[in-house]
Amino acid sequence: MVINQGTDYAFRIVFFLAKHKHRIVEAIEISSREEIPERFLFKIMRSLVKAGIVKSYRGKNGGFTLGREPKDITLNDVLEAIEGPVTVNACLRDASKCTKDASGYCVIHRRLAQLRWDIVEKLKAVDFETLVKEERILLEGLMKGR
Amino acid sequence: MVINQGTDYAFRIVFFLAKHKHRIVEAIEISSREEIPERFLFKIMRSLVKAGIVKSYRGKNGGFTLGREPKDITLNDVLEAIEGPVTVNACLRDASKCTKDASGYCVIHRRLAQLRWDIVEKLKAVDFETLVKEERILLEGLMKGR
DNA sequence: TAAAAGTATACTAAAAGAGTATAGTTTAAG
DNA sequence: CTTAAACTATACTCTTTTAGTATACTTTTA
Repeated sequence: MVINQGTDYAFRIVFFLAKHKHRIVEAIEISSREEIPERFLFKIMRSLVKAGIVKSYRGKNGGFTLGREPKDITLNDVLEAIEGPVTVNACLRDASKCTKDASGYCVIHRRLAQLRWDIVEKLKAVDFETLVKEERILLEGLMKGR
Repeated sequence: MVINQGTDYAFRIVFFLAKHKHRIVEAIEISSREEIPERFLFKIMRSLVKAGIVKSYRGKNGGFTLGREPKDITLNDVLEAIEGPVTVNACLRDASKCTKDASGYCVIHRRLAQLRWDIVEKLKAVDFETLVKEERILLEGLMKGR
């Protein structure tokens, strides 16, 4: 599994905030609209806040907004904030587990390193402004279709 | 993590057998050369045999060979034999976990489905004949380099 | 017919994943 | 100036997966 549940939720959270970028949204709203357990959402939020992806407002009338423009947040940013860099196998994450050689003699290692790079590039290529626009177009298409 | 330890070992096992495709190789040889716990290797072997990637010979002088030509075995074949199809997130594996919609309204879902497809294509593009040749070229390069 | 191979099933310890609980701190409003 | 509505911090727990092990076979060849 490339992405864990926390990251999957985080994608939806950031997407939701991107669609409501002009107001402060409180946890309970995101949690109920996106069907994420509230306590778990707070846990995810702390990672997103720490990474600067989300900004939090405490106290009454508090809540969350994005920490920067949707176009400057990618799927990879969110994934890294929650679970650290994508890993393909143990050997690529931790060179000490690579009995063969992290050093470049192992052709399988090379292919997996390449795959990791490809995955990260794909994730970096998707930003949340694009996703919001994409959804808008998709929904308009569905409206006309009826 | 895209690939678990068993799959990682399986790549090395198949690669080893591809490099020794003209003889029957016994478990203990693979296990010691590739530093894979012997009992664990047998477990992996059963999946590879069941998938037709490896052929086994029982009894004295028994061992393993590839079940078909190295060029007809890809990284994706081996991965699927060990841990089933690549999954990107829970929602893509099990539609019932997709609260939004497996049906195509969710732009994030679409991107992750696309990513999954890309990963599988990359893994299908690498066969073991190519890897064996690649290693040969790499090692020749290193010899000259000295 | 015995020893050297692989086979089958089931078990287990450790780690990761997913979520929960408890006890805070901050802030706006009255 | 206090109360209630927000978020924060740390730690805990339950479940599933991962990685590997144990025990008791079956097959084959010398």
